Amino acid sequence: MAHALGPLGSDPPAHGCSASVLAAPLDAGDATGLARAFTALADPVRLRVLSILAASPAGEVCVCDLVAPLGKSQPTISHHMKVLGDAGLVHGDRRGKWVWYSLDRARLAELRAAIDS
Amino acid sequence: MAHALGPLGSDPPAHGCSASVLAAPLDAGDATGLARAFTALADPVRLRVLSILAASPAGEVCVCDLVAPLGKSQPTISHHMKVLGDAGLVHGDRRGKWVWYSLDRARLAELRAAIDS
DNA sequence: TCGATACATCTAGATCTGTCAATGGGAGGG
DNA sequence: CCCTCCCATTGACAGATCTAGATGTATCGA
Repeated sequence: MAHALGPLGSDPPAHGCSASVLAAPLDAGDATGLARAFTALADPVRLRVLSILAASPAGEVCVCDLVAPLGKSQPTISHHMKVLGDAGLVHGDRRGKWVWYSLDRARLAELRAAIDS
Repeated sequence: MAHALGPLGSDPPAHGCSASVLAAPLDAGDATGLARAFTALADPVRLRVLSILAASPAGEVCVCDLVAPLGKSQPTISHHMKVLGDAGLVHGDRRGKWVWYSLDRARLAELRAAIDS
C-alpha cells in the first residue's frame, strides 16, 4: 500500500488491491491486484449476478435462484460465484441445504474508489 | 438503454454500455456491454497505462514513453492502447511522428457510476 | 529520394477463461 | 439407513487473451 487511497481512508482492506489508478503511477504489484479485482467484473454473467443480488429484497439469493434467470448450468454459476467470492464481492452463508450469497457493497465501493478522480 | 442511469443523466454515451449494475437487474445485452468495458480495466498493463496517463503533467503521453516504464514490447503496448481506445478510455491524437494519448475521465466516470450504489 | 523514427498490423505460440457433463459431498426427509 | 435435493469440484474442450517477432505505413530530416 504505497499509494494514496483517496476518499477511502487508511484501513488496509484485507484484500490488498485498493490502490488508486489515478492518484499515482501504479507499480506492477498493485496493478496486478487491481486487475484481478476488475477481472471479476469483466463478465456479463457475473455482472448480472451482482445486479440480481442488489435487486433482491432480502439482499441474498441462493444458487438455485440464479440458474434459471441466467440461463447457465449450475456448475457454471457455481464457478462464477467462486470467482466473485475470491474477489471479495460476495459472501456465501450456508443455511441448511442452501447457500445464501450476499453482496459486499463495501468491496464494490473500494473498486469504485480505485478509479475515482 | 432500458435502465436507470443514476447520476449520469440521459445522454446516450456513444458507447452504449453505461447501464447501472445495481439499479436494476441487467439484461444480457447491457451486461455484455458493461463487461466489455470492465475487461479493458482487467489487465495490469492497461491499469498502469491509465495511471501514467493520469499522472502525466501534460495529460498525454506517446507510446514511446510507455514502452520503457512498462517493460513490454512496442507492439504489446500498441495492442493495449487499441483495447483502451476501443473501450473509449483513451483517445489518440497524431501529431507528426508521435501519437499522443490522453485519458477520457468522463468515460471512466461512466464505469464508476455503473457500479455505484 | 533515401534513411531513420514512431507507431500499427499481421502472425503465431503460450496461457487463461467460460462452459458443461460427470462426479463428489453435505444436509434433510422418510 | 436410503433417497433426494442443493451445491462444489473435476476434467475436458473451444474460444479468447497476452505477448513478441516480423512486417507494413506514415512522417520527418538530410
